[in-house]
Amino acid sequence: MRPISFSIEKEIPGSLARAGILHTPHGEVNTPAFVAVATKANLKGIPSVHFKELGVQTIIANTYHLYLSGLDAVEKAGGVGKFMGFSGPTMTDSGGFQVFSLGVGFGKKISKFLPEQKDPTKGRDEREPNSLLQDFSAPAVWDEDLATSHGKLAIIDEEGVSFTSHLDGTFHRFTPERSVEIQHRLGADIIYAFDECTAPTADYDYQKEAADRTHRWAARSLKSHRGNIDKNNTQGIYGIVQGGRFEDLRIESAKTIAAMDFDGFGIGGSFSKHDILGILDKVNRELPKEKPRHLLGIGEPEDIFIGVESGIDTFDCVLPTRNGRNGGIYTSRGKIQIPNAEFREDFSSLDKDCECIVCKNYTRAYVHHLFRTHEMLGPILASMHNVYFLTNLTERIRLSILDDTFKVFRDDFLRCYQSK
RNA sequence: GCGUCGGUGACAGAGUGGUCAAUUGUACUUGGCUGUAAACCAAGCGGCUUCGGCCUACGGAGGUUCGAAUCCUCCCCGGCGCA
Repeated sequence: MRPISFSIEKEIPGSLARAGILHTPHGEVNTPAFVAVATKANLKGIPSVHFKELGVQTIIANTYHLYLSGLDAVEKAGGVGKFMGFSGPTMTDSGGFQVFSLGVGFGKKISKFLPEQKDPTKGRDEREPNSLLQDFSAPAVWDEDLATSHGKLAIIDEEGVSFTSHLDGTFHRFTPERSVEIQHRLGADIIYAFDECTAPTADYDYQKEAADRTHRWAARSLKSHRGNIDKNNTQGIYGIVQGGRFEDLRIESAKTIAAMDFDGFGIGGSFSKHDILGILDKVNRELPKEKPRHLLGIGEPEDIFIGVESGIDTFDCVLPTRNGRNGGIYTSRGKIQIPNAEFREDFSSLDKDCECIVCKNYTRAYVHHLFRTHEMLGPILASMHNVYFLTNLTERIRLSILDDTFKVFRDDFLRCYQSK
């Protein structure tokens, strides 16, 4: 009996959407579910004692960050969950995202989504992706001077990735085997294969090269995990599908990863906003229906609906906490910037339709005031509300699937959310 | 009263003859953030504008100069010292 299993409770006919239960050694996760991001073993700003009332069923921590600081303590504490005072199911990301964020993404303001071309007739937007690609594909072997000259903290080769710590400049090397070993020590219920998260701007040839490499790393990650009898009995491992925005690469990747004996699947990397639904749907059709699927790092409410409709069970995203920390508040009528002047004397709750502990006890004017005065409680309350907003959204989606009202719920929600 | 130092855009505080509508920080206004190098980053921040400029501004009034926030004179205001 594997430590991780998934049971489907209900499906929407004619769609891949389903409601289910993810079973782990630390309890169940009702899906669709939002997985709160606790990179360094904390959901930024929110004590784990509040998880339950905020609807947080499960969290995902990060291998790279915890490896750089805290690994021994986490291990000795009995795993990342125990360490952070959370008894529920946990995941750890493999560090593959840092291949991107500290690699080609370092020093650049690029997100996981392909930037929309503002004026396709102008050459500049065309040129930018290529220049990123060029400066990315050059080094294939670790070389400090070369890496520095390229302004990156991570470079990739076939065996793995070499990092310069963003904290102290020390050198570190991740391989699939190393990532899995560290994740074993971190002790989460679900660990991820080490992958390469590519830039959305990378071209076809590079995306293919990276996806193929990710497949080889997936096999090595899986072998490494299954080879550890103890850990294999207590932790599950997800493989990660890559391929960027290219449909055929995505399908090929999904088939390749699906053929391996993973306990579940992550869909990673970048997409282009306008056809994410189509690609996700096709990807998920290649993945075994009875295993759980996680969409890595995506999360705006609109994206969650798209994900659910194309068969995603769990999502994680930094936006609720990052937006919250920076003053962005999710409401049923769209996002608002709570520090803005218009909320100075707005004594209504953050979201009039929200039942969270923040909305039940505090006003927009108060949270606005906390942000204006740089009081830490502002970002905390905002983060708490936002996390609830996302967990509540997935919970309501789940309930709507169970009682056959998904499409009505989706249309009502989006109409209101996008009404501003 | 004498002496001395100083009065710069919302505030603090640079500038000390032209490259100054004036560095910088804060405040203010608004954006952005999608497996967290992020309690962060970006843009704007005198008025008008046909976006080429035009007007008004560095306590006030004169003056020197081709040209003054910058130099001179007087006045007003403030700090400090001595009476």
